[in-house]
Amino acid sequence: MENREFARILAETADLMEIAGEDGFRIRSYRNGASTIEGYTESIGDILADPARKVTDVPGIGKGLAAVLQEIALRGSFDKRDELLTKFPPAALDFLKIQGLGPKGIALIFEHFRITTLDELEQLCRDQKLRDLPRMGAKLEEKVLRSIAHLKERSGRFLLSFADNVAQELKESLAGLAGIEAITVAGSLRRGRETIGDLDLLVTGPNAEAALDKVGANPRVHEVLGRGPTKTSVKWGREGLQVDVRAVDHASFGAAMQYFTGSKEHNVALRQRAIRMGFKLNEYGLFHGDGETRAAGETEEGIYQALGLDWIPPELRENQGEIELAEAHALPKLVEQRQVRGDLHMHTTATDGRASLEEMAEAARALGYEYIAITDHSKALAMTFGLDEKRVVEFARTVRKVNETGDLGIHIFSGVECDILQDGEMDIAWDALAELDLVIGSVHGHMNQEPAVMTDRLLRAIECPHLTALGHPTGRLLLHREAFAFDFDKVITEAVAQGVWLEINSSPERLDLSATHVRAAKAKGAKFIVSTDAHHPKHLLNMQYGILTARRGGLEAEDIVNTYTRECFAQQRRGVKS
DNA sequence: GCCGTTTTCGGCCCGACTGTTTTCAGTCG
Repeated sequence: MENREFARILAETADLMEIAGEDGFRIRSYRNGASTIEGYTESIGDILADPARKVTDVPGIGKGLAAVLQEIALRGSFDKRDELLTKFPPAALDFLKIQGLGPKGIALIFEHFRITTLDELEQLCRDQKLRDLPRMGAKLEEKVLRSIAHLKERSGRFLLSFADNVAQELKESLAGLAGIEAITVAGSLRRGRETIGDLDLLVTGPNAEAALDKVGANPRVHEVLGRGPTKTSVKWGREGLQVDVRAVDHASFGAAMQYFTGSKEHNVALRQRAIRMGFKLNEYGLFHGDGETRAAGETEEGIYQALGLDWIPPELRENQGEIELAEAHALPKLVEQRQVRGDLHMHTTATDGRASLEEMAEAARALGYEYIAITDHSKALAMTFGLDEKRVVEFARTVRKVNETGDLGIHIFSGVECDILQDGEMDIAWDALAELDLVIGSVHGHMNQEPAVMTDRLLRAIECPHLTALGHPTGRLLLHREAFAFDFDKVITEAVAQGVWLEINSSPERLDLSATHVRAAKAKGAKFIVSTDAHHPKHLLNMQYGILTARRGGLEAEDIVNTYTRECFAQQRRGVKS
């Protein structure tokens, strides 16, 4: 069993324990155990199976959780969880995702109404029954209804990282199969969309059809939706991501890639162009007017070339002007991940990160970076033990010393992710911020302000001369929380004028700014940092998602300051006199 | 339930807001 499955079961149990009103500290231990296991590099299953090893050596795992893990490994669940699941319906876990309802409220609802589904909860709100319960009123009913609507609306989409992981897992499972030449990702995952509806895989090789059977037989497959000679569709895992796998002829591979990568809008435009030029374009190839002779099809490049176009990177295929640019040989030279020289947003155990400065530096060095910035939270985020002025100044001093010794083999910029307070004031006094190399200003609370208030708040933050960049500027959480509303144009214009950079936060839950915002901001002359907001060394790998987003936004290396050399980067920072 | 010790018990990050109340519990981050 995979670590994330152990983690999921523990976290889910913690949720149920909350509804059951159990001891908060015990619940925290379950959560803590879950998050440690999820981020643990070694397989918990292997440790459990090895009599020479003790799972209690894993921090946060004591005797109690060790027994629980052993039982999960044995039978996929454990007594306490089973007992809780008889008390509450499985939908109880969904209820926790509703904004405005917490464990206490949910317990109260279960106590008074025999409901088991979101639909029934929705009906209760419509019937204005919730207000019969203590401390619940009309506003809560409205809020719950809105939240349920949002939950339903987003259902069926998945985080980019989730789909990416499924794709990797499938590719690995097929890797050993004889007669398979290539397994390639197409669809919105290849285009790097921020959320994914379903996963498209193409398989080539003389034995490609055998891959379809192999996928259907994968133990993670929940349901086989269909199986024909060239295609199989399955629902993957309990999450139910639809995966379509197609066996494709060598001669059609490029055409299939083009066709199944999309987008729909891009493909429609491309097919119209083909018709105008006397061709017919489909998933099997680009054909001359007779419909028989193939003009192209083996490679994507061949198809675009035959249509008089430069090859268009998948990230740009949205029919937003890319075809015209390709015709004029004027496509942007999109940034590539190998051009990234440093990661500028990460946390350590000083606040809510899970690794030390040294461990983060080592992980970054292993990725080949020249520099990083450590940007722990500020004191407004008390729950993370955020830095106050004194600790900020100490930290800056420590970093200067570390850099002098050069022991870490990578340059560290001292930074902070400083909260932008309710009124736009920075959470850390300016003289302390001045000690640092880099200040990322982020909004973490009071996100429901009126748009005009939020706009003023961000403008005020930009006035702080020590602010280097705006972190996750819109505050959205994909599939979970909308971006907060503000006058984007006004804020970006001011940021550009003041030399404040904009973050593309690579965390797959954020991808903030979005590609659309990136495009708009670039048009105004903005500069960007693409950073991971890593709370664990493995999160540094999320850079790929930020880079995809940057590419979708049409960015070139020059637009992104953390592709610059260390010296160049240091000089470009706001407030540095040249 | 974990952890560390002052070593087998007591502490475990907490402040602010919201909508409900009529002084505050529940939710959120």
